[in-house]
Amino acid sequence: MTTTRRATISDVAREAGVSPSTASVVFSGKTPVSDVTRRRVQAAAAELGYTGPDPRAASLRRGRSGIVGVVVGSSLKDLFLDPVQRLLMDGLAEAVAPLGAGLLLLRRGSDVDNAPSLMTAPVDAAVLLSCDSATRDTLPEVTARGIPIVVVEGDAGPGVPRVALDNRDAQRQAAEHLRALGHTDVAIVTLWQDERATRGFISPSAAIGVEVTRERLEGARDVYPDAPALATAASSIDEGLAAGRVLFADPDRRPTAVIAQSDLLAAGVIRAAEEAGLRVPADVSVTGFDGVPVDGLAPYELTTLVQDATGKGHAAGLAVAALLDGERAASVLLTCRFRPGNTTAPAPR
Amino acid sequence: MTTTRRATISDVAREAGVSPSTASVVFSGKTPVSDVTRRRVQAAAAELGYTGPDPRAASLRRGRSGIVGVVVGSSLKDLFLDPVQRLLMDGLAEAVAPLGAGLLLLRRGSDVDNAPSLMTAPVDAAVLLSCDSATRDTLPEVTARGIPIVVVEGDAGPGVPRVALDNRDAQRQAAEHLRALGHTDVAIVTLWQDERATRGFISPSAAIGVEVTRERLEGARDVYPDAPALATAASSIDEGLAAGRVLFADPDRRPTAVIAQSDLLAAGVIRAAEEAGLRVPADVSVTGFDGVPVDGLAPYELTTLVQDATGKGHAAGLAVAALLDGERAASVLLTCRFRPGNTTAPAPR
DNA sequence: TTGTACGCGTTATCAA
DNA sequence: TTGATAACGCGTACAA
Repeated sequence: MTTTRRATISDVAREAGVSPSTASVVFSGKTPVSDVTRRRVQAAAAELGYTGPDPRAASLRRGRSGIVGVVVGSSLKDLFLDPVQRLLMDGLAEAVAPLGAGLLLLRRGSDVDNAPSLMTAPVDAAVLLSCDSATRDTLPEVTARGIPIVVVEGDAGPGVPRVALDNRDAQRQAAEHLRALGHTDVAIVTLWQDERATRGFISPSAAIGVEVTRERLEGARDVYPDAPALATAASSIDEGLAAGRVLFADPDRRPTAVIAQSDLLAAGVIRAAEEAGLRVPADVSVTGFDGVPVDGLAPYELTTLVQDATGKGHAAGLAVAALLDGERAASVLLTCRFRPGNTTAPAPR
Repeated sequence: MTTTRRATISDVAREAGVSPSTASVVFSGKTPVSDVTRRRVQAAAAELGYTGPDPRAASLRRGRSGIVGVVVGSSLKDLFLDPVQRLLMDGLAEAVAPLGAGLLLLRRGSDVDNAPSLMTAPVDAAVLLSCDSATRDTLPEVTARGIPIVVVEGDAGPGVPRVALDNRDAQRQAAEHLRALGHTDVAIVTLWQDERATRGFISPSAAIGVEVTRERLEGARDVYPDAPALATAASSIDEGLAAGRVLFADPDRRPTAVIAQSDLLAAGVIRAAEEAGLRVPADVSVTGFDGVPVDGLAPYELTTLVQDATGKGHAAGLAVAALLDGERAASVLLTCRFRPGNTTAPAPR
């Protein structure tokens, strides 16, 4: 038996007795086609087992693949551990779906050679969920190809539209809330501070490279300039628990309030407090950041800053869509909303 | 100013005074090229701002795009809520990276029209993480295109290689463990039972369409044929908590042991037990399934069945690789390992 | 409403 | 080691 080449649209056209362009139009629907012609083409397609245009050829011809690259910094399991990232991806997926686009997961700086990248994958656009200096350096090459880029919660250099939060202002609100409650001994539990995710206390003079972490820290320090800040390695309950244990270890030097830079961290801190025999919020107040449902946190309702993570992803998707339309997408700054819960109370005397 | 067409490899070749095929080879490295030629080509490329072959054209020519579609059933935020799924994706990503392939997220049955699908996206292969009957029906069209498919934890019909667990045997081990501890009043908390994720008690005669759920339930019923089974809507702590509240509501009819079909559900059940004033494992024993770290579950260590979720993803990736090589990938059945923890104890008398 | 003609940018094959 | 040739399969001006 001969090596059966799969039918192409030309084969279908020939079989149907029409021209290739007519057959093409039957599938794309870009131009009106008479009913009888359409049916003939469809019959021919069925006959030959042709099920539609080859996406690879179509994308070459159109100059569009219908794929948006999402550059993530960490392994997938860590990435999606954070509910904020999950919601973000959800919003992003939804926003690009109408473009006929799907999300292609790309890890930056993969050690595997031959691994796909923004330069080798057929992407129409890219969203950076994480941007280190090495990535930033490769960006000009990518944009030179006409691949528009949007960065979420990070800085990819001038000319790259950003979607971000008013982290500093928002975090300051939480701090002011605590000050109004009379707290003076406040500690801060931060997200990762650098690319190696070094744990430990941050020296007051340190320059922090991770945008989110730096901005939220600044917001807290606007109110509590001397508050100690303990950096964690990731946004998770267990990291918060570990940090909390450190903070509550010495009964004589316990803070009366903890500003956590994420809800997950806050949940861990709360657990550490319980472990240390402290009541929340009677003995220690805790604030979070994100306003996401934390699986298993009930009955606590965190005092936190609510961000619209889904909306953030959506905004990134819209920016991508605009750029693909040739418009100049502007950066977007989203606002967080302070939401008091039952994890903060007046400072104990 | 003229509409600057971007340089192609032919432009580079002309500029360098070589043939297009030679220039191509310089970039692909598939054939030895003399140093002087290579340098000339590279210089020309730099001159023209050419940064490598267009992935779209390359994929048409090669017949490969370097993209593996991952068909997920739910919204991304729900999907990645489950640590098992996260690890799975991680293993899958790792296994396909050496192929030069990335993962394209595709939602099945998306309501958005124009949304990308296995038929419209330039994928070389596909992994189904979820397979309902509608999806199954479209599969022949996809495979007819020469797109190999692998399904994880589900049945996609004959001829589709599967990667799955020995769910029934594994769950039976947990049940036998409880029987050995003297438990007779056992309840089962199951994963989602159908496509609408209907919560509630499952009638003993019901046919369950979701493979994992059915198999694990069968394993438990092998030992406890009459145990009541309460279906949840998803694998999460909060779903387990809700189910646990139902089970522990009536003090007179409390089970002394609960078989949860996932660790997250088990964690929720434990929390419900604590809420009801029950001690785990003194008053009630709880088993999980998966053997994943549950953020914030400490100090409990679940008695559970450990599955290698990363390995499952890896196996799926290897199967994809084999199929792309033209081999016939066999189905893979992975084995779970029983791991006793501190959440089970002899039945109270 | 349909057909003609061409090119999208690359790479495999083979011969030189 | 290099070059000529020929697809890969399609969509879209434009003309009829």
